[in-house]
Amino acid sequence: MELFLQTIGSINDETRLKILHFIDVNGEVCVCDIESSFNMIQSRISRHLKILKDGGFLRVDRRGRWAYYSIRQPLDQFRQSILKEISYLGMDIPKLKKECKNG
Amino acid sequence: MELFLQTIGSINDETRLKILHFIDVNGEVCVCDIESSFNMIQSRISRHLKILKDGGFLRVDRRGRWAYYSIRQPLDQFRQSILKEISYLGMDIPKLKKECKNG
DNA sequence: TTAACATATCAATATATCTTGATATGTTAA
DNA sequence: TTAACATATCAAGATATATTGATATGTTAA
Repeated sequence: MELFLQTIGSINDETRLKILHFIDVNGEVCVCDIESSFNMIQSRISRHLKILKDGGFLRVDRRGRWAYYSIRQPLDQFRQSILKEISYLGMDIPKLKKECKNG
Repeated sequence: MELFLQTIGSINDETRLKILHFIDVNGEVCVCDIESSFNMIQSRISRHLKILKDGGFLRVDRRGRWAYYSIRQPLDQFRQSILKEISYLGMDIPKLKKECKNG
């Protein structure tokens, strides 16, 4: 039950729903891409990404000084059904901006 | 998105998960049955039932002085997949007690 | 090694949610 | 109509979660 509540809790927030859908749509992105696309401070983004990762939705791949987040593969049926439901919401998400200083 | 968050929020609580699964297992029950089975005060049960109903999982049928709660039928695919996932958790739920004063 | 950058975590405050006891509403039986 | 019961809602305090700015950690390039 602990893990279930962690999974549910991770998508019980508007900001995280948008970030999750953003990654679902755009594929692998680094933290600073999300930061500039969403125009939110880094610590806020980083915290939400950690919660989504702990909720089982995201995986992280560190390459050099960047951390790249993407939808975890393979994804179990339950989380897949959640992603599908989220995609039906037609949420407004920002366009992907690639503005990392050394990107 | 509002409705999605309401749905998710309604299952983001251990007490509600147990009540929902309890109703899923036992079928239609009245509030006082849940009250005595869970040994929780009435206002707490009533509040959680309202949240689960507003989350789209339960329906209520008032007959006389009793309110009977059951799983909403028909239930959409997404909520069905949630109920299924909850059933996999193997949660400990109390035995159904029927102790309403005039039951 | 040092400077610059990307990311994570901490501590404080703000905000939302849960629990409880009290009270209100509505139904039934006498 | 009154008493007893079932249920819903309110207000207050307790608990959990979100946001922010500051700081820490780790990588790369010079």
